[in-house]
Amino acid sequence: MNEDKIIVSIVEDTDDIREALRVLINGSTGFECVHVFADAEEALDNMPANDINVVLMDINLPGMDGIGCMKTLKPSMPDTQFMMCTVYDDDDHIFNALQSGASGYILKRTSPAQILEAIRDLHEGGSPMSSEIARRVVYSMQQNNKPSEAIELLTDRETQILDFLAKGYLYKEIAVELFISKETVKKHIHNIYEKLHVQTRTEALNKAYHV
Amino acid sequence: MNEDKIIVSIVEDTDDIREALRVLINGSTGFECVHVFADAEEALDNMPANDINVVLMDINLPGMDGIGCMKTLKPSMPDTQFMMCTVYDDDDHIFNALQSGASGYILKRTSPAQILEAIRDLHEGGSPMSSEIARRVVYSMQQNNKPSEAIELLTDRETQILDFLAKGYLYKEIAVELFISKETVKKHIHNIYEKLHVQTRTEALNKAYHV
DNA sequence: AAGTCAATAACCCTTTCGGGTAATTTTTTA
DNA sequence: TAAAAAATTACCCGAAAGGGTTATTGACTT
Repeated sequence: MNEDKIIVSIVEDTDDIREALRVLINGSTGFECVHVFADAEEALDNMPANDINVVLMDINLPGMDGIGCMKTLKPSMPDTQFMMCTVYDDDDHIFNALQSGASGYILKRTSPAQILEAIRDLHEGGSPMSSEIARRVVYSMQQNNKPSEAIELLTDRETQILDFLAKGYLYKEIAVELFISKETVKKHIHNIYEKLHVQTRTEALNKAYHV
Repeated sequence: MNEDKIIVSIVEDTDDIREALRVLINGSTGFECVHVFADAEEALDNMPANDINVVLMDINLPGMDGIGCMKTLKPSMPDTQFMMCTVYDDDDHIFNALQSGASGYILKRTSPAQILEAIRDLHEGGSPMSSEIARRVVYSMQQNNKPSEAIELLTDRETQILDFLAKGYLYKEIAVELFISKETVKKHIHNIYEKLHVQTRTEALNKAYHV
């Protein structure tokens, strides 16, 4: 379509905000907004599958929320970037939105100039988000992959065996890998369970890795 | 200490860059750089535990790298923010650094003014990173928690039972939860294993969730 | 109306898991 | 050097998991 302009679509239930955004975008060189929708259902029914570069999506919509709407739309719009534009700045919303496929996340209090800048940035392959939002993302990432403190209780050998358990190895397979008897493997695992206060493999893994 | 100034420390092996950063920081109001180190070992030996607000850390150092250095320093410097300042912009380095405790990540080609801005931002609780870096982070986050395609093969009931398996429930416990017989649970699980081509609970969980 | 799929349930059978206990050897620490 | 911790192996035992098979029911499709 028009290669000079970034084609933007808006899903936002508050009339004033929706219109303000539309006017902002259509009044700026290099941007164009043809389609606006007041709720998720309207967007799902009428959003054109092609030719949309960026969707500005409010999270708090009546009925289906913006994240659900994006999840539904995204498969049929592989070349479109989604930017959440919302008042929520809590970890759950941020994390959920980004994990569900949003590439940008800005707050509604963002200035008009910054909104335009964010749209351009998103369209050019960036992930616009404020520095505080980035910190939330980084923090949650750090929490994710860190093994729990529980693992500190384990000896090196026990940790090693726990890793095999995580891969789904049988006792006898671990025994072969480590050149020890199956009974020894069992004893180690028994000790691991005692230290972690669990009774099964899955409980142990949930406790040792994961949050 | 001095509450007006942001106290910065630098770990960087290239003499020119290290000196340029020191001069930049000491020449700017509101910033001060007293300690600079040419490698990780020197930093570990001489870094003061307190009074450092921000550490600018190069990743590519001779001997121990910057990420390892940060990991070692961090426990004794809980109030200090680490910012990686490097030429690497690949996913592995970015992800590794942030997951290991860095709160900011900037590239060496960042302009002096932006470096100062990033330091201030970091000190005020943000996570400065360029928009492209943010995109990498978001992308990796999206990859992480998405269930594999394998799960598409499962029926609703099977997915539901798989969730119980993930929590470590016994067959009979699942049976009680769902008001069905233990044999039925077993049959469902058997079907799940067949669809996923696995033989054990842990293998199934690894295949269904996770990469 | 016939056929498929999903959910339900039961039976037989073997392997694996995990608890309890005891004992020996090696390594580490006090 | 003595004591403590970690790693090793073995045996008994019951519970749980998992393979294979068969069958009934209801819902959906053709």
